[in-house]
Amino acid sequence: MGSERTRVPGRVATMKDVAALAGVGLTTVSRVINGTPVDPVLTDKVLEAAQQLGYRKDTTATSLRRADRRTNTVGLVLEDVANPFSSALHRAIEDASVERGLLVLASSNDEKPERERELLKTLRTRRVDGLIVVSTGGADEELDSAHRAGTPVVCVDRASSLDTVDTVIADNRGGVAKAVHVLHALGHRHIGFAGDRPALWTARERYEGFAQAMAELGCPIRPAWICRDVHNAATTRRAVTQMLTAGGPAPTAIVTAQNSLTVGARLALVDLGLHDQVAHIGFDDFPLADMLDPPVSVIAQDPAEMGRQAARILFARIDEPDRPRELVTLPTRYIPRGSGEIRPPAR
Amino acid sequence: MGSERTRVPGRVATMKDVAALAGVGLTTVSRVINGTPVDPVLTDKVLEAAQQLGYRKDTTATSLRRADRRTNTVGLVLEDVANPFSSALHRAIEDASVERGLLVLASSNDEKPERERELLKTLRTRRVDGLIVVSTGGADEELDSAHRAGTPVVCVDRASSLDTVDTVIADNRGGVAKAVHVLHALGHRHIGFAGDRPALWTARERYEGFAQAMAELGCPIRPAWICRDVHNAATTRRAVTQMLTAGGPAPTAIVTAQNSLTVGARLALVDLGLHDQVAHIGFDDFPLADMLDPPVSVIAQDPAEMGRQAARILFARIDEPDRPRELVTLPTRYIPRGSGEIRPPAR
DNA sequence: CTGAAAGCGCTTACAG
DNA sequence: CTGAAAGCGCTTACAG
Repeated sequence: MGSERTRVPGRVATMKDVAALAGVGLTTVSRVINGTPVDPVLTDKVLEAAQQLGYRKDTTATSLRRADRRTNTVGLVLEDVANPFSSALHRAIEDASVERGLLVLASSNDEKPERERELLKTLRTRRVDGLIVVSTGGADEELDSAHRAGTPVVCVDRASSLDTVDTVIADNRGGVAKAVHVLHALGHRHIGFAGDRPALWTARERYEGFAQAMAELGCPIRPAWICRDVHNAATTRRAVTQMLTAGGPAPTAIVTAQNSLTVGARLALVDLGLHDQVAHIGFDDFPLADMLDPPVSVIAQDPAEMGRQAARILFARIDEPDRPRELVTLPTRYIPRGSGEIRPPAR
Repeated sequence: MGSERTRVPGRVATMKDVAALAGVGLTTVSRVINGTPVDPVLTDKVLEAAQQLGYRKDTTATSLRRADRRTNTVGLVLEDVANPFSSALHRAIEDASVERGLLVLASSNDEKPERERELLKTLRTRRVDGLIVVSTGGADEELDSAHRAGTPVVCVDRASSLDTVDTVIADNRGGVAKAVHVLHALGHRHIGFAGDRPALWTARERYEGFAQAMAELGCPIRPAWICRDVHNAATTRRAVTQMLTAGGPAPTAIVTAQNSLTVGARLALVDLGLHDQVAHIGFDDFPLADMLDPPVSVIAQDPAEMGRQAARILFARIDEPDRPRELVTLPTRYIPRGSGEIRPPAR
């Protein structure tokens, strides 16, 4: 500490340099650096020399040479590292990885299959030890190719067409069905729904959960109250406004199938002054949901738990490539906060 | 596509394999894969063989062998990949990196110097092409060591004691001073302040901005209205409650120096039913600030721009190691939304 | 234009 | 216990 020599940029000390300075063989340096027992006197010499040269092991060379070719890196493909769901997932995976001595290469596919494919290719080129992917669904070939080539792959949040790949998902159908049941129990019969494009696996699942629950409860689904092509707050705001002002009967409650859609719907309700009259439950919790007026009731997923499970399964498969495939479905939880507890107007 | 052979896990095709199958030299394969012009007939043979074997270049070996030792990786150390400020920064850096063919190893220091040091060591071991760091301030030795060893380092959000290192920060002092001026212009003279521990560089700067502006405007600072040791919503909620109910004169306006503190303060104001009476401006914008009642006025930073600048500078230094050091200070912007526009009670 | 050979910084049998 | 040597998968002079 402090005695480290200032080196010229570009020239970094190697084990060979350390060996020369310490007057020992290269193998001995490797052993000391890696903690294999070596004569204490030699050990000291090596440590001293390493210290003096500011030696840092080169992981690049290590993983190239090691028999198992481990890079101690996990490749993570998210939708967008900056959205709260993705980053909560990311954090959980990071924590599990750090514990195991792995670093994570995180990236965003922006819901674009082409970008996802590029990312996966690059990640494979890096020889990551494993891949955790929130897939657009449009890169299954690349995922399958990686899987067949022996790179562990875990799909998260969305099931892929690949039924050979480990997968961690939330109980999307059950969650949305729960929301419908909550509203129905309060007396709501006219329930609207806003969800993302059916191209998204989660969007399909959530709509199915809605449709099934409605059918079970004998509530008719009115096309005018269903919107399945919004994917951000602005478009949802317009769609929900439309839904509530189109003339004819309006829904007394709405379910939104995703974070930003929930925000958009609330904006519409506030615009119309209906936020205290129309019940509203969103799928997936979000920061400050409890500070809005009224607080937003949600079906919460547990992204951190999803991340932990994904990491656990990935590591297990790295350690034991032939273990049986896992498909984990995580439960969701209803958090009543107010907006989902609004009763329908008395007839 | 599709004709790729299923390979046994663990055995991945190399350039040597491709060369053998194509009946050409290894050098030729390398040339084709890297786009150096080669006889079209040979090129086809190589491409065909590569395709058939599902060949993927091994970046690990490439960077070990290349003269410039590039790994095409940037190491990113954030406070927490999951907080909105960090992840916005992350995203901007990712975009700039992808454009340049780099991937980013992102990690969280959790505001712990020891963890930051470990991360930096590991990242250097990986031979990242450069480091972008939101530093705890407690890892300057490691940062300096990296810098001296020729690894480009850019500090973001917080200046370090290292005045040799490229740095991108926000105008923290100016931003908070602006908040004070806004409140003063409305007639507020009794202004409280809640900020993080002075150990944090940004916390110091923001407090200085507050203190200076108050002094300039001739407003006395009352110790009972100043709190400099909160670092999350819960502690701030308590502190602000205390500040407003301690007896004696209470502040008519408060400034909070960070996201979660702003939320905590608003919770306190709501608890006391004072959210429509006490003016409040927060430093750093946050999602849904505009949907609270009243909407929260903030001094906004621009994390995306910070990320872009950091990436720009990093790449510039990678390309030109001897360029002069840059210190960029980004302006902040006041966003009036309501909570900062509340007037003091008439005397 | 093409290819054999050297070598990047390590790990790992293998012999002393 | 220690160290010389081979070799991981590439790139890059260098010779043909």
